Amino acid sequence: MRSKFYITTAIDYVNALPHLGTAYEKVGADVMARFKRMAGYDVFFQMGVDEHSLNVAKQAKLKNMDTKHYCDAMAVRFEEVWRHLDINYDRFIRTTDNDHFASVQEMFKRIYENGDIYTGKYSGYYCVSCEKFYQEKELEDGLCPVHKRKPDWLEEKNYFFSLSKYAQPLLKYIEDNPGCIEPEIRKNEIVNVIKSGLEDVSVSRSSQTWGIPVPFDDTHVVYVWFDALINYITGAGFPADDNRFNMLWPADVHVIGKDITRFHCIIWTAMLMSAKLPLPKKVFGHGFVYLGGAKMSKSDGTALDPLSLSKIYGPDPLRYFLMREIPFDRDGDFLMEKYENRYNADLANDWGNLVQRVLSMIKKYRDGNVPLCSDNFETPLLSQWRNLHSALMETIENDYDSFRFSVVLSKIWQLIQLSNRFVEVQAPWKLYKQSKDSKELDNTLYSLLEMIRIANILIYPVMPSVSRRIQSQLNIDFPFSLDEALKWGRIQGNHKLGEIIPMFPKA
RNA sequence: GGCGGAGUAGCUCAGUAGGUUAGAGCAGUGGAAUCAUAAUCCACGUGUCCGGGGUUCGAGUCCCUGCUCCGCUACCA
Repeated sequence: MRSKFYITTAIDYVNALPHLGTAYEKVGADVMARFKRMAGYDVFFQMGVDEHSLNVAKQAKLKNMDTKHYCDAMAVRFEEVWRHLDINYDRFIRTTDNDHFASVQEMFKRIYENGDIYTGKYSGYYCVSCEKFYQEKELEDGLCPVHKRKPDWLEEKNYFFSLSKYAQPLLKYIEDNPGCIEPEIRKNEIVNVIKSGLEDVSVSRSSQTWGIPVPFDDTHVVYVWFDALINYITGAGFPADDNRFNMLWPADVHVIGKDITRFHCIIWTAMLMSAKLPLPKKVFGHGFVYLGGAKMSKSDGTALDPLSLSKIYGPDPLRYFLMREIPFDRDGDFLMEKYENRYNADLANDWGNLVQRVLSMIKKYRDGNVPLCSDNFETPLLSQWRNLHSALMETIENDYDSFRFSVVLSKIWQLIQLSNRFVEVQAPWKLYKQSKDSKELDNTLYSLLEMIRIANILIYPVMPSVSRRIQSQLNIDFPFSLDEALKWGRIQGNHKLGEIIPMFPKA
């Protein structure tokens, strides 16, 4: 029986289009999902948008649009961006979807019935212009920091979730399940936050109507965070489809930004505990992408648009850069100069050129026909390649499970570099000069094809469309699977290669 | 204030339970080769491993201390 793998990303507010940092998260999750499919898992990969936010309603109002219509339009545009980046999700959930409505109400009810929701008073400084509550320390000289006006003191009846009650269970859970929050640094932070004391949180609003009504009190809507987190179980079939839910839930991993780990590792986990549902196996808080060392900001106009960025070299090189240059658990930096460097050095020179030179030699020396290889063919470099290859295959699942994309890629590139050295040492052009039907030449070219075929499979999760195109240049059609990457000698001799097209043209 | 990261070649970083001349990639210099997108391959680094103490036969690697940067968090205003 195949194992399932349920992976999610954060759902994004639709008050602005995604920037490069948002794309980074989705690419990482997509690479993971593709790898798991390659490893034989039944993958369910969900992402989507978070629409019940006051910011969203305000943005719609600003554009003079009906909120739902505005969301419809934005959801389309989000999906467009993701399609361009080859993000292959199984469901794109919207918090305005009908099944999510039912899911949130059911979840709210269960937590209420468990005695963890009570009515309380939410009070604070409220700026009418911002339509936002401020904590006292956020105010500047008692004034709203944005509008410089005196905020009103408002008190609102709210429903509260008894989060504080779960401090001990949370700590115990984190202690008993060492891998449940990664990387380690995020786990330490969460433990710290819990130890310093949890307060109950407000989970409803009566001052607004954009949202999902509290099931037993339609003068309140469910607070956006409480609503949003529930999307993960909605996608798994909660509450209508028990079979599906039992199969998919708990999620194997929630991929999220490091800034929202507390919502996931504290509030969400406690919500599930209260509703007596299983907890996600892992929450991974990735780092941020900076732009030349500075934080990207939509309001400053310094946010990079992934769509236009992907048009420079295509989506695959952008995916490659993000996964190779920035370790997923850390912050990283995007700079056009670095991007060009990676593109030229890693993609065009190392990988693209290897494919190109090998295929060209087969065309030139063997009329485009794949040669046969002797069974006992072996050289020192070839066996060095084999050693590296098997070491890589042994560690790749582990590396992936820890989101070490950049490590995996650097190992694959070591293989590629060995292949280029193999070409130099074997010098096929010399072999051809010595004897046109040199067996050594056949063996060399065939071995190189196999090296390329295998590297190409390993690269697939990161550059899926480039990998497909290279396969068609090899004129083979194997499934992209770890099994195929493990075996040597899958290419049959005596078939014609496809058309040779440079993969990474330079400007 | 507390907790936790980080400070290693021009740049980005690896450095596993402390042990021979501290590594990789990129950039730079020189050479080889010509199959290839002038792409590749080979050779070349006198680095105070942030400073200062200490433990040890021996420390980038452990302990103490100081400095700088960053994250989370508390308190005061």
